[in-house]
Amino acid sequence: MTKPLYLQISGQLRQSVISGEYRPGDMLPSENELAALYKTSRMTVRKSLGVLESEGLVRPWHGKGYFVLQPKYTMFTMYFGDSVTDGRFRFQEVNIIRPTKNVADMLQLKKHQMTIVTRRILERDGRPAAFDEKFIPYERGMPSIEFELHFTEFPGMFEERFAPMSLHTDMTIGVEAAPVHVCKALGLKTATHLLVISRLIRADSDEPEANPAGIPVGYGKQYLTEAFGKLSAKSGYYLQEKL
Amino acid sequence: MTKPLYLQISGQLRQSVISGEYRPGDMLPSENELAALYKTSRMTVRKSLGVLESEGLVRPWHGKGYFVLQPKYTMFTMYFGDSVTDGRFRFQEVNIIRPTKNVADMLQLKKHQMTIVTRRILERDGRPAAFDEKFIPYERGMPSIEFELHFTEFPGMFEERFAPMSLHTDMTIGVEAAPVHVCKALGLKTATHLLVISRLIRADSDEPEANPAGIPVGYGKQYLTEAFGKLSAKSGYYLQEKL
DNA sequence: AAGTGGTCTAGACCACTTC
DNA sequence: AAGTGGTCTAGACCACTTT
Repeated sequence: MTKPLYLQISGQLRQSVISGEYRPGDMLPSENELAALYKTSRMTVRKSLGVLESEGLVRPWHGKGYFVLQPKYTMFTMYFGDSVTDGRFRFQEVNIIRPTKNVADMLQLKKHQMTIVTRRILERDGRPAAFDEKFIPYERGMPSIEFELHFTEFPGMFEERFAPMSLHTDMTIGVEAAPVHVCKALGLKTATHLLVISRLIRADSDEPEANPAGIPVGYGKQYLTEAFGKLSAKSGYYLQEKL
Repeated sequence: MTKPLYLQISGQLRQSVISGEYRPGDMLPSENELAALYKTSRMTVRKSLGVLESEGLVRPWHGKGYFVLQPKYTMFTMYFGDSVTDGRFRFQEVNIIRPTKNVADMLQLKKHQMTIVTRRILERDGRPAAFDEKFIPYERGMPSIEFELHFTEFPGMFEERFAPMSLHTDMTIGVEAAPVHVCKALGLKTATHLLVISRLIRADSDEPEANPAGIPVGYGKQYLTEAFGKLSAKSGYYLQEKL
C-alpha cells in the first residue's frame, strides 16, 4: 500500500517546482545526486523525472541537466461533443441534398456530388437551445438505411469506415447571423447572432504526401443559443496529469 | 545516427495502431513476446510502450496486457494569448476603479475594495478589431508605477508575485451584447453582439483545503469583432506528440 | 577529464488476472 | 500455476557539455 519510491520522489520534486522553490529556468539536482540522496538506483530516479517531464514541468538537456520549463499559459483544453447530459436531441431532417458552396468547399466535393444532411434541435425543458446540422459526402449507391442508422455522434460514426486513430477534427468558433432555417427551427428573429461551432472531420490518408491534411469525411455546424450556455476551457500545467 | 531501438519499436507499433491493424479494445502482444520478437530486454520494450501510452494510444492493464484506447474525440486543444502577431494594442485607460458586481464576484473582492483596470483596443490596418479589459485586485499602497510597468500579458504578469506553476486559467466563450463603452471604443452600434472571451486567472494557494480552486488574481474580458476572425481548436490523438 | 543525460541489459521480486 | 504488467537494481557504454 505504500507508494512506489519513484512516485514519492516525483511527488517531492513536483511540490518543489509548484511551490516555486525551483523556478522556470532553474536546474534540478542531477540524476546521480538524486540517486545518492534517495539511496536508490539511477533508473528509478529517471523514472521519477520522466513523470515530471510528461507533465510538462521539466525538460532534460543532454549533457547539462533537467530544467524547469515556463508554463504554457496560452494552451487551453476544452471538451465538446455531440452528446449532452442536459436536454435531448430531436431529429428535424435526414436527407440527400445539393450542398451549399461552403459545404462543398469544406468537404472537397466533386461537381454535382450530393451530401447527406441531418438536422437536429437540442431541447432543454421543452425549449430549443441549439441547432445542429451535419453533412457527409454522398457516394452513389449508399443505402439510405445505413446512414439513418449510423448517423449518431460525429467522429464516432466514421469508426467503421476509417481507422479510429486516423480521425481528427478542426473546430472554429465564432459569431454568425443564423440562417433562416435555423432561426425558424429555434423560434428566433431572423438573423439573430448566435455562437457557431463548425467542425471539419478528416481521416489521415494512406498517402500523406498527396493529402497531408487528410480526407474530409464530415462537416458540421452547431448554432448555440444563450439557453445552451457558454463554452469553457482550461489552462494550467496540471491538466495533463488528470487525463 | 540510427534511431534508438525503443523508438523503432514504438514507431512500428504506432503505425499498426493508426492503420487500424490493432483497433480500440484490441490487446497488443505482451512485453515478453515483444522482447523476444525484437531480441531485446523487457525494459527496452517497456520504454517503447511507455511512448505509446504517453501519446494516449494504449493503456496497460496489470495482469492482462496493453490495450488500444478509444481516441478522445471530445477533447480539443486551443491556443489563445494576449499577444498578437497581426495588429497592435493601443492603451485606452489604466485606472483604479470601483468594480462592477460581476468583477467583484469573480475576483472575490472584499467590500469597498477597488480594482486596477486596463483597457486596450486591438487595431488591425488602423481599424479596431477587439477590445480588451483586465482587472486585478487593488491592494492599499500598491505603487501605481508598478502596475503600469508590469501590466503586460495576462498570466505572465503574475509570475513575480506567484509561483509560475501555480497559475491557471479558466476561460469561458460566449456571445454577449457588448456594453456601451466597448461599442463606443470599437465604433459599433450599441448592443452589438460580439464573441466574448472571459478569463479568470487563479493561483493555487498553500492551503488547498481552504481554497481548493485557488485565489483569483486576475480577470479579463475580450470582445472580438468579425475583423478579429474566429477561434480555432483541434482534436486528435497526434496533438500530444507535437508539444 | 569529469559530469551530465540517453540507451540498454539481465536479472530479481511483487501484484494482478486467468485457468 | 502460469502469464501479465509494476517496480527496482547495479551495472555498462554512449553522446553531449563544460572546464
